[in-house]
Amino acid sequence: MSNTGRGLHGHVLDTLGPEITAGAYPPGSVLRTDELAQRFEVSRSVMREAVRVLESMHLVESRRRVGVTVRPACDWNVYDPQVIRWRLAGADRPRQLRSLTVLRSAVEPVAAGLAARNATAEQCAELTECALGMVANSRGGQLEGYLFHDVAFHRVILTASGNDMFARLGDVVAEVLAGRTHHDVMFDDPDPAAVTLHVQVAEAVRERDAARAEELTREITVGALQELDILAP
Amino acid sequence: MSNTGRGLHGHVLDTLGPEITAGAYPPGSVLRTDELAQRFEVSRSVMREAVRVLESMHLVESRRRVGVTVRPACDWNVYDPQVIRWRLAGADRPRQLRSLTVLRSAVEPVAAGLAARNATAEQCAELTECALGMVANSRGGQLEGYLFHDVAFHRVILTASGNDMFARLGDVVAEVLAGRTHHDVMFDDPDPAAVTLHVQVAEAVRERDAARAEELTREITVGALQELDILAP
DNA sequence: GTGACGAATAAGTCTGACCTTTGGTTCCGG
DNA sequence: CCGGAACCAAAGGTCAGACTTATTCGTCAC
Repeated sequence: MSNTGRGLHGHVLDTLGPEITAGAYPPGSVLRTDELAQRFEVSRSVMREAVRVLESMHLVESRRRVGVTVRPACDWNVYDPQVIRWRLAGADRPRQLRSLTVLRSAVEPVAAGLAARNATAEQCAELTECALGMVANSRGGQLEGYLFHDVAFHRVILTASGNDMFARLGDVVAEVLAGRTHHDVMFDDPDPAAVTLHVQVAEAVRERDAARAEELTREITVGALQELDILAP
Repeated sequence: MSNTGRGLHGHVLDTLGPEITAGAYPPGSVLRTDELAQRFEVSRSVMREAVRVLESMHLVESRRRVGVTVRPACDWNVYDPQVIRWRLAGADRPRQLRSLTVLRSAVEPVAAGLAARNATAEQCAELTECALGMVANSRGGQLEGYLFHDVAFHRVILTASGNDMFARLGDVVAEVLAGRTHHDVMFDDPDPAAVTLHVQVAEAVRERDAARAEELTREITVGALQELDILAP
């Protein structure tokens, strides 16, 4: 499951990253490279590489004569997929999930509108196929099948928008949807209204109706937010 | 100006990062760590740290017996502020600026709506102050002063939204606004309509009028998009 | 043709040495 | 008692070299 798993420094990150994002070390805490190297039983070279990566994520700052200081959460590169994964694995998972869903509610409607203008015929077909897949898996507790098509659907929308920045949020949406299905209490079958909305979005995009695609997608994300409100305070 | 400038590995990144994001090496190209170390006249350790950072940005992938292979642009972590800066410095700057402005047009209105609900009294005051600063610098070619207050204004909005993900886009907006002022042809004085809109947004937030704040901000971002359309095809 | 074996290769890892910066401490003089 | 200059030690930064390991590619036998 660990994505970083490549090499020893990846193993270090898999442990240290989640610890930091979970707030195990208050901002300003200092970690010594040597001590970390001992703790993880790796050489300083490997430890240094790990620190460099954490530094590039703005999770820590390395200064001479001081050590590796943990930065406050407001400095973190929270759009780094790795950081997102670490934070979602941590304690304040609900809060994080909410932040991400709000982001979705801002981005996806606009992306859908753009997709209605820019989607290729092939992308329209994919979209329809995904929507149909969602319908087919919407009853009888086929959660995994539903999730698969749901993720694919939103990925296509974001990619078809033709915007680099939107397209790259596909992974984020995937994490959010997967989290909702796997961790949170999800009703045995998805909301039928949501399924219908997805089908209608696919229609709207196919018919190049940008305004309708945008509005329908807004309804989907509003629904997702309400679902969170029901589950979490 | 180089943000990475810390240490030798930072210097390597300052050169190699822009090269890769500029597309100097086609996707799939292989770079050898040893050769790179020779080219930059650094030790392998330093070069390895630089590669690890590039790897964490998904710009390259390091595999045994193969080398460091450059990944296609669709894999890059385009939300990494460093990557954004590198791309904005490159040749397809206009295209990148447009992507970012579209992102702004999706996020900022929603953020403004949330800010109207969540902003503290202090944040409301800051907002008004920024808007007034923009007014004061809106005539007579005081572009730098205007830019300063403009950036501050949008930062406060994004922060006041209370959403982690939105707040972190402050840097992105800053880069976009700075780019518009410094590189692109900007009229000697900013659009008076835009200035007025900012003042009105500050008002709406102060009065807790979320819908109005959102709509007004939408007008601001639409204006920013149109401005891009005029300058670039 | 196809599968297995072996050699070449480039990254991965470790070690130990030395350099550089910098925060703290001490000591002197005002 | 306070302030600044000189000093020292701690921690990261850099380097060179040796060794390990995984992976690809070529070869050879079947």
